[in-house]
Amino acid sequence: MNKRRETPLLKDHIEKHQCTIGLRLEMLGKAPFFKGLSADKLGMVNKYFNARHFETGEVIYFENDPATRLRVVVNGKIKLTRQAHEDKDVLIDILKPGEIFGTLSDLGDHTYNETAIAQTNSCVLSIISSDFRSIMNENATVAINVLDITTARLISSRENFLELSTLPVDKRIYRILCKLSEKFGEPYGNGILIQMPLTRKDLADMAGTSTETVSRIMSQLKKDDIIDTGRQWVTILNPDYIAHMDEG
Amino acid sequence: MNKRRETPLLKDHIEKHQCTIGLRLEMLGKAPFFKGLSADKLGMVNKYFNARHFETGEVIYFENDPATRLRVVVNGKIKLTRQAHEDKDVLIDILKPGEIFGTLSDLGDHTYNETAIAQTNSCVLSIISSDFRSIMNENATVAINVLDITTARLISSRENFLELSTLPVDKRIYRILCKLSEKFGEPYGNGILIQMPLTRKDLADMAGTSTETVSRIMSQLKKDDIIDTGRQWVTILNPDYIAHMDEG
DNA sequence: CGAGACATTGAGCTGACTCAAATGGAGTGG
DNA sequence: CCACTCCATTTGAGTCAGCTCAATGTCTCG
Repeated sequence: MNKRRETPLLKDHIEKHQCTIGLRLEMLGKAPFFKGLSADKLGMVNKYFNARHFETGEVIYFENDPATRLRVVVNGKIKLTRQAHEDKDVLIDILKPGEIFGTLSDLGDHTYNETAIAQTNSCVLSIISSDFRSIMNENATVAINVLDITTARLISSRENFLELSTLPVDKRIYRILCKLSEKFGEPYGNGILIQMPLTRKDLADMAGTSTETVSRIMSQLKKDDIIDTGRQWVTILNPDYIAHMDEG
Repeated sequence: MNKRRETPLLKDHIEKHQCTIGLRLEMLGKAPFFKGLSADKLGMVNKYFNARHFETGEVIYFENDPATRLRVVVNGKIKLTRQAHEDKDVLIDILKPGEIFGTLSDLGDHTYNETAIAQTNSCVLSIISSDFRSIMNENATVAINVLDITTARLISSRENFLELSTLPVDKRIYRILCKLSEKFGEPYGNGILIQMPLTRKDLADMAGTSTETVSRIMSQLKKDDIIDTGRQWVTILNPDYIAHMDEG
């Protein structure tokens, strides 16, 4: 096979201070949950948000921390995980710019249900949950937008449950690669690069399996020229195979 | 062991025509998603709903059917499932009175993501999704209530995913029994009866395992006097054991 | 160039599945 | 009320996908 090439991932994709006022407003304006909000309302709403930069690997909040804020990804990727045992984690989702996370509850005793970690350098806006609830109360559109987002996530979560229940490990991994490439894929060479540092452990935590098993399956896929992969990166060479693995 | 007693489940719990106008209004008034709505608004809203009775085992809608309606359980229990392969199903949730299901989307090409089946005789209200969206647009409170419900379900779904990923089958089943007894448990004799016909297959479809495995585990639990069980029924004799199976 | 983290590969084990067959409740009709 | 039938449930035996444990290989970065 080819000599191992160096990582094709963009490095330092996100710099500090890139999260300017202009970018903030632009992001909020384009954010799906503010769709349909007038420009002046948007300007008012913007005042409630704070921006903050997180380095790769930095924890934004921990599972079970008191939950007070709703957050919005401006730039970068955020990984949501839950811990089970010792080193057993479950990777719930990876978020890209425009997506929300954190809590919407304004109850005092509420805690975060997952841990949020910056998968890359990232810029994140945050708002106090009760402020966001006020916004939703004033603007039913916003509440409905957030509801639609949450519903879509619920459907997706149930889909994951279905797949975990019924598919063998190899097919679960194919599907995960497929979904990741749809969400984060960028053309690269003659394939689609998943533009994100992604370890075997990340994939294992998504598929509910072990790093070793992921490694074995990825090795086989590479041997069959369906993907190319290296340390923390994956490209899909044959999307059709990945998408239609049912027949295999 | 004791002689097998007859099924302790209430029969014909729900009769046809029990779903009266009075009950409808009462149910809508108590429904979590209409919490905080004034009485006259409630009266207006009530006009949008239709009531319908379903017999045990009757399908309310199928996965992939065109989705047009949002529904509310008035009486009985509704089972939500998804199909995977041949006889492989996944049981997503069992709903009790006051819970909503169906779709909130008003897009024309939308379809249901799951199949809804009456687990017992049931009475169900339904409303056209776009009408419900109008109600949410007029009353942000309602939208926020529905959002809170959906968020809670999302968290619960992720919890299920976590457990499926990390727990061995026996503990998954303990947890399912625990959750079911919290939601549907009624005192019965010296235990808590899960008031609902519940087959080994239902439990298997919840736990992502096979009926035989469920049967083996339930037999062991019965032998240890932790539960008592028969054809389509379960009582929990030792809730503490079920709840704290971590130590076992 | 060295260290540390990530990844690969091998070997053996086992929890849970599948296939198969027997048993037992619950409703039905006579 | 009893016999019968259907279907849920139980139990056994054999198999294997995927895990764990362990050792080795290889990027990346300082």
